[in-house]
Amino acid sequence: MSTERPRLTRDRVLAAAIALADSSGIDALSMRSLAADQGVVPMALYKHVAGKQELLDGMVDAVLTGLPPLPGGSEWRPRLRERILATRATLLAHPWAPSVIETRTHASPIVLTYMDELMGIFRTGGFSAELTHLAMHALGIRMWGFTREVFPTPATPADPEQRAAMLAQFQTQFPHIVEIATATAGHPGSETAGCDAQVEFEFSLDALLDGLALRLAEQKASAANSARGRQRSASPR
Amino acid sequence: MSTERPRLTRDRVLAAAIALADSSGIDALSMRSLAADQGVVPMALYKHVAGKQELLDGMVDAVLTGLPPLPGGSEWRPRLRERILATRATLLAHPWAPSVIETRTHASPIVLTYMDELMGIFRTGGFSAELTHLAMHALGIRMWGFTREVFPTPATPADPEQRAAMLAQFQTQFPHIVEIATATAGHPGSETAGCDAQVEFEFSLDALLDGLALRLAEQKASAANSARGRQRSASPR
DNA sequence: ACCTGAACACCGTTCAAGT
DNA sequence: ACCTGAACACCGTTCAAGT
Repeated sequence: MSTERPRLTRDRVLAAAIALADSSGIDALSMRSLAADQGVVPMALYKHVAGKQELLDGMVDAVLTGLPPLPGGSEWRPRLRERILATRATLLAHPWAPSVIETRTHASPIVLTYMDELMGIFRTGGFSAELTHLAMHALGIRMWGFTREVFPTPATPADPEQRAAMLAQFQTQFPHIVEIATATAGHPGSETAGCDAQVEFEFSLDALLDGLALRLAEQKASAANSARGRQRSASPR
Repeated sequence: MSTERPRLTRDRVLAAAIALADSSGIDALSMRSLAADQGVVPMALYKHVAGKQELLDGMVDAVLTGLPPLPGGSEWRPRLRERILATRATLLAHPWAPSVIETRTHASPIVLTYMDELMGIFRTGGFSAELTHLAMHALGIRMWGFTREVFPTPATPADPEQRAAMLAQFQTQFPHIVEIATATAGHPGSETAGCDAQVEFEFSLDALLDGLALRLAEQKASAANSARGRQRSASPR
């Protein structure tokens, strides 16, 4: 008697889940709320996704499908940088993505492809398989273009008198936190006072890439040494 | 009529929660299961912790209380390294700690103290307030001595025939993943094939510290330059 | 001061049935 | 092939009461 509801498909379910998580937060996304959103009984979803975990897997895959093509070339550093920053830009539209990615226990083919491509960038750039392995671990979740926030704010009491007392105590109890908070409080256009997430991310990524570059240089030096050694001990000519 | 149950206290509740999470996993820890474990009705816990989130906050605090004293000295790099590796050693006994720490939204005084001390190590070592701020972001969750696992294994089908087919397809579809998995598969004494988490953590931390050391050197160089500039333009003598 | 009991408003998922 | 209904075994948390 009401208007025709379009038939559910896997893609429609995933798109609806992403839209719901984008607008209402990941905590508001349940099989039941998603079903209600689609005007359907909870169990109807199970014909299209195996369960909640598989729904979350599918949401990650759907978002990653929107990534730009892998940058070409053989210079590992600009390629890696561009790739990771593009991933960051893509995931930034979906605040739930970091926590969902972190809680995945199985990698989908799309996720495996993403990681395989990153490893390919290292290998093409001259990293050995072993060094690539370590470098991937060093990237960690940063490979997805985000880092977990390490500055959870302390719970601030609502009562203004208590708040003032807390701030005063803060000054003496956590002098460095206060110093750093005030030293960087002037950044324009930043959401959380004193924090420009893009600047901080690029700083962190570049610092790590510097460290990896040093290790690549070491690897090349030791390879050259052992090659010289082999040449010396081999038959002349 | 049964044996006397010792009165609940906040410390006893936290210790029981930690023991339960250690032995049965964080998913098995609910207000209800913890209450049952203590032979008490769920609501009895609320006299000692305000709710589940506050329980988790308290668990983190209780574990951090077991940290060794902050290393002294003025050399930032060995101090930071020692501090973070000690934290890692402490948290390693509690597999639930990383995910719980990551989901905290408010920092307790104990957590704030930990971060303030790390910042103090940077500042004493010559980092400016701004550079310390960025360095803390670069450390990210690594400051807690862990990194999130970035290699979730693909779901392997139970059927052996399907598994063999998957492995064959893997070889061509994800060549770098296979190469890296086989190149590092021989590590002795590693739990997950080819992965030595301690080696990987220290590699990652040291690579990052190298990057931070470079930036500290840049900061000092530019400070020296502007000091020379100031001296030149100042009155002689 | 500390603990209990019953209830509320949720979850994900199963099973057996409908069309 | 796709969707429904009812049920199961859970959650965290409230409120009002007990001792």
